[in-house]
Amino acid sequence: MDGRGAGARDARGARGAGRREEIIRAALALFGEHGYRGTSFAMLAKRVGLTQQGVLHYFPTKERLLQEVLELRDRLDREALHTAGPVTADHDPLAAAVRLAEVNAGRRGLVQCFAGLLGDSVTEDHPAGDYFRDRYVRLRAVVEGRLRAKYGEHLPSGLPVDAAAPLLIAVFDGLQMQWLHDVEVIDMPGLVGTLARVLGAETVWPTPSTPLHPE
Amino acid sequence: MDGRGAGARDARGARGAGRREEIIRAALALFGEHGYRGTSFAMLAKRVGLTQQGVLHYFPTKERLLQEVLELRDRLDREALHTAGPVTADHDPLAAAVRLAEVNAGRRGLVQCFAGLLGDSVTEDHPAGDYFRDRYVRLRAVVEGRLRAKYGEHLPSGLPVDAAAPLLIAVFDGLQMQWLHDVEVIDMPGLVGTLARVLGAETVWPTPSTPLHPE
DNA sequence: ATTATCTATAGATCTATAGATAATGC
DNA sequence: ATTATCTATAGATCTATAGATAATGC
Repeated sequence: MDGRGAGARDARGARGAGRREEIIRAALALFGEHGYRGTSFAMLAKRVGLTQQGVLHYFPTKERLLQEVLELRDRLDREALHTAGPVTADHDPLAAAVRLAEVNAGRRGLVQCFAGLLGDSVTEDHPAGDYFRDRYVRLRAVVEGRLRAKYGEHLPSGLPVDAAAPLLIAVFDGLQMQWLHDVEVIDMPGLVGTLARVLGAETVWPTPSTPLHPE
Repeated sequence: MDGRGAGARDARGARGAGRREEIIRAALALFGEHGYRGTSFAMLAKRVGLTQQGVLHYFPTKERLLQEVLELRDRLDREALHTAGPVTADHDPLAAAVRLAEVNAGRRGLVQCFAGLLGDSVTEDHPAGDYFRDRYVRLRAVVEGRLRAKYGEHLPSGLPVDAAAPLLIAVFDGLQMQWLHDVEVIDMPGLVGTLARVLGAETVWPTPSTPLHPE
């Protein structure tokens, strides 16, 4: 509507924005490899082929860089969630959880960055503290709502949805830690699937007087 | 038997050993507050009333200090596990898990130290990496064994014990993260107890055709 | 004109070593 | 003699600022 032609801005910003994006992606990988505190501008600069001050031109402080890395992480996660289970009328959050675990098992770098920052973030006055707290509040509400839409107040196993939401999220975060320490041994999607079958059992399995196991 | 009189050594070592212990406990608290990388010898020295070099007299490197902090953590955890559920003939690991969650809810500093170091430890070449991997391997074996001793190959809900072990550990580690971010909102023992009742349901609750919820 | 990038550098850490001094134990 | 603790200091970072120079877009 006004003179701020989007085309011109995009064309001009292309190289700049490309650099920004490149730096943010490199930072995400480095945060996964060495943690937030273990990553310096010098390391990041070397990885993207700039000097340390060249990187500081784009991100004036380290906290600002962290903020943008967290935004990228959110973006990548939303994509993955959508891949794992688009929210349709009969969306099954338990099945979506299994598919999300499959997706995550294929992108270790991202998971490692998340796990490292999550551990960091529990320390006092950490710049990502608010981010993780708010994320958990939102995520619990979303998961609880979707479980309720599908199952009502209780899962078929009897687990109330307001307990199931934090518990399922905890299983995800906790399994990631074990998986990162022993990728060969921990089968994230398999374990999430096994739990999901038990929690959603009544619709799929015979009554528990017959033991509920695959064989 | 020989000249190494234990009495003399203890008497001489009393002050030294007391100092060591004092420093290790201060370090554990500081690792919880600021993380391993965020804690310096200078901070630690100030906390115990020594100079930085005075602390270095006891722990020649930071990794050595970390190692001793992890050993203290193990000692405190074994005590807590014993308090939560001494292993008797009919030891119930699910009930012990609930009690351990109660104990942990009362010692935030320790939990925060653990959570911070756990997050740190997933990064490459972290000095605590081996510690956490080995700990997980051992812990899964212990939990699986105790579940099997009590319930056989499957929990009453049908969950196989070899899946239940990593899943229960994941719930613990994951809930800790949510709890540390929102102590008022997350009821760790309550949530673990709710899950334990569902997983151990058949022995305690009516058949799932009647929804399994407290009211 | 603006944006991207560099050189130079300040100022604050941080871990660790060397070596002196004071206190304790045989 | 040994242990505990200190002063002094090396050497390596790290984040961030100031200001110059080159490249790009109107």
